Amino acid sequence: MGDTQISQYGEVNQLGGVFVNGRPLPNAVRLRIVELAQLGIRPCDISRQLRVSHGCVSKILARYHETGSILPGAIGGSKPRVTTPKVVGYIKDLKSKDPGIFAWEIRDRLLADGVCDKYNVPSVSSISRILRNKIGTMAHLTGNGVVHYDKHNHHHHPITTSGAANQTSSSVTALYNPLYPPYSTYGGVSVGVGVGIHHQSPIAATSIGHHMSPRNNPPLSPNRPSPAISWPSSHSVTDILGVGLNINVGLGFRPPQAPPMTIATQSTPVCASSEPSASHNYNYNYNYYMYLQSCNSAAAGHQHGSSSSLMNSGHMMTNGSGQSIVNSVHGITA
DNA sequence: TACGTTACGGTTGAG
DNA sequence: AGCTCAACCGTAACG
Repeated sequence: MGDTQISQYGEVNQLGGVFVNGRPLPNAVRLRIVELAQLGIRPCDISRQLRVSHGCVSKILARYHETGSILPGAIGGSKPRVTTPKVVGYIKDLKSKDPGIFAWEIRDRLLADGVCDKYNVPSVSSISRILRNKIGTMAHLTGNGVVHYDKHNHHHHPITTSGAANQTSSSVTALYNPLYPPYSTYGGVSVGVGVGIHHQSPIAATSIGHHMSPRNNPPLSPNRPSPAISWPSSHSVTDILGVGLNINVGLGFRPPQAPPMTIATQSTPVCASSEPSASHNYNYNYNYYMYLQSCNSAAAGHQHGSSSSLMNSGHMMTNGSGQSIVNSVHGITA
């Protein structure tokens, strides 16, 4: 890690920013990166101002331009199994009807019969293994070898933040670096949905990606050229947002007494209402501040200052009952 | 100087 | 309960 310093609260990068190795930046910081980019600020200036490595800024902006989401991908877990009970049952059925059938023929049948698609069809070796190990142990199957299978269980992360949401807050807190609140409540914003649809089949991923594409969720004004195409300004962040920039406000973070602020209301991001009086406060490590704030927001559990269109629009998903998954998450944690 | 890319050491969570 | 492993993370460094 080179020059980074390891501390109880995380590590410090070359720019002086605090980060926790292996963990995503808080959503508030991610949001701010996109916000600043939309203001025409160059990635290099965003990197310096927010003290986030330019590689990270580049990655977050690229992802945002691609998907329309600022959210990190879902971490951990395993791929959904392709050899679902339904598939195994179908294989058994084929094998029972034609004991001499080859594994590759079974594979073709799975595709031809629509049991699987090209993205989730088991490999020939998997089918062979099923024939070897599983067939004969499927006594619970119905006559046609097909058991009830909830396709939604394919998603091993039905909700991106299931890990945090399903654990007690105490256990999460115990496992988490103090700077990183439970993931689902970074910056006080529920991020139960978003890019973090985990390990989806390519079809599902494509579908989700399309849903979240910038076309569905235009990140930029039609009149504003995409910053991905041209960075219109060489001004520094300070030039544009003003000296003594109050990053606490502009980032969607707000002081406890401040009114909610969304991107739509941030046409004048410079706000001195809560600007620290001491000069050294201006140099206060911004990321560290945000981490602490995120932590506080998580504890409070009801701060929505960062809830902007960047966070929510185009990403809202509902479960089968039409209820917001975000609300569902809150329901779990409430 | 700006920035896209990638090796690296790390975390996570379903199986 | 603990392990595995493949996903993800951000940083640092390279070009």
